[in-house]
Amino acid sequence: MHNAEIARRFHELADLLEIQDANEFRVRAYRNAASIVEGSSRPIESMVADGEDLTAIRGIGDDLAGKIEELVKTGNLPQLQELQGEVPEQLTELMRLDQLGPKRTRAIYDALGIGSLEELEKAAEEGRIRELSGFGPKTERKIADEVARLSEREDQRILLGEAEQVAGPLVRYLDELDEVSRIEVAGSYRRRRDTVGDLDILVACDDSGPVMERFTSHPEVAEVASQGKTRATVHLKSGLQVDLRVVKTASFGAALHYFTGSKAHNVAIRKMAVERKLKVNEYGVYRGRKRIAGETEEEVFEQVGLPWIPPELRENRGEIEAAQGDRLPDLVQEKDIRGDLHLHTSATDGRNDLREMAEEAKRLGYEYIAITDHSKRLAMAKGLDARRLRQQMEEIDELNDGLDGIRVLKGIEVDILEDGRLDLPDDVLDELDLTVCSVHSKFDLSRKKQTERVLRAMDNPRCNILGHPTGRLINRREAYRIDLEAIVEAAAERGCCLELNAQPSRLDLSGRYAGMLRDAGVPGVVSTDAHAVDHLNFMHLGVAQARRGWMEKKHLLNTRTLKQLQKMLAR
DNA sequence: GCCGTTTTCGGCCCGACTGTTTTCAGTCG
Repeated sequence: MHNAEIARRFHELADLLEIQDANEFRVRAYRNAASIVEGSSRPIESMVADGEDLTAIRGIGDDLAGKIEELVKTGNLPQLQELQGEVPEQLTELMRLDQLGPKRTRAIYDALGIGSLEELEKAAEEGRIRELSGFGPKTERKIADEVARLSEREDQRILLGEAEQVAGPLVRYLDELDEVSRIEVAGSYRRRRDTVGDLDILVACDDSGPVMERFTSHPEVAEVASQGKTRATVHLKSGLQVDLRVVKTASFGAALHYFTGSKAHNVAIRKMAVERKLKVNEYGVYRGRKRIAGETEEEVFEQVGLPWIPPELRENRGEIEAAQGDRLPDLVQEKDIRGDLHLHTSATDGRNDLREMAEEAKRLGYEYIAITDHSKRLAMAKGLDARRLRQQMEEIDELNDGLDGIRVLKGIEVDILEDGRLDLPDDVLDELDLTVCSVHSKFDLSRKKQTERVLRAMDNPRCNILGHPTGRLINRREAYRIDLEAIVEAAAERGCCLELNAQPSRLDLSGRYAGMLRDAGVPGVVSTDAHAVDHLNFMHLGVAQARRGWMEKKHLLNTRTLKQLQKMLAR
């Protein structure tokens, strides 16, 4: 059973407990456990198999450790089944509606016997919701709207890369106001998660009125969900929710920290504050009624005895302990990247030719790039066979002769065939500077077969880099079933690198797997997999995932000089 | 349900907005 599945069960358990009005701290313990499991870079399954003591994890006690083990071993949780027997399972669906939490869901169920979205919609139409105590016409209206919206709404988080395209112009639009002194996008956007649920924009200014007015009247706003003096929530025509918060400049740092989250990180920080007899909220750090910090994030951290922690690490996964022990990593930065090692050209499915790609890379300041077009197996992409590949190698030699300041390496993104062989003969691959090996077919093999397939490919010493190792396409295709832990272990033994593919819809590996690489001592490679010159700009998204995996400059292959790189590629 | 150089019991993070109330509960982030 995968981590995500274990986490899902715990969330469902928490939902059902909440509906039953269970102790809120007990509910919190389950949600906390879900988030711990979700964020673990190691499969909990294998920790259980190795007989590790789960109670060593903060937040997991004897009870939860037992439940996790039971889930992993039997696939079931008796307590969950019991609760599902007491309360209709679909009630947790109702709770997913905006405006409906555990209390109202329970009230609706108790009074009207409603346990499904269809029944809820009907009851709202018939005006039966407003009759309930604590409900009124407006709430009923909102619920009806939400049900209608849910059926259309793509209940998905959007890609970080897409979010950037919305956030950028919106920030510039607000920043045009003279009243705005500072503006930042906070939330998971600032933590650089691979997907973003909504945008949290934070503004510092003394008079909130004009900002609120300008924000809610933006042409892309479809609906203003709520609006007060310091906060407004809107839904854009695209369906994306955007929250705006306005604070005074003196509180900007505290608010930025607060709204950057994550929630788990914030809770941990506030707990530390309480231990120091301080109070932290979005307006500052307070001793009694006196504000003692708040204008910058650094001040806020300082008051709880910590150095500033980069947003990418703020997931309460050890960053606070590391900060306390002065062991925060010196995270890799985009400027540390010396080259892009996974690029396509118009020889296969790219849009630009060799020279255009090289010149754009040079303009971006890279020292080297590798051209890695597809191999023949990928016929629909006009994949290269040995003859065409050798022809491209000649072209690269010619190009290098006439090119100053950047070196173009000869490479290939070779398909890993179903049996683990590579799609081109060894003697051709031997002529290349580097080989990226990727799975592009047979995604539905069993976990065992898929793992063996990739292991076999890595057995070939010509395999330098495993491309997009999980094959996921965010919101479109699940990762294929594969034992990534075994892959990482094998990569460590064989001197193989794993890719951090920076395509917005891939981000594969993502942050937590990047952490797994780092721990195993396997070099990562951040590559854009560019199919056009514009795509070279995806690099920062991949670097962000490396940062989320606590990676430093030394953990990546393509932060090395050309000389070092070539040495490392010789397996 | 978790946790403990004040504690094995009694705590557990904090505030804005809305709609319903007539002082506040529920929800959300």
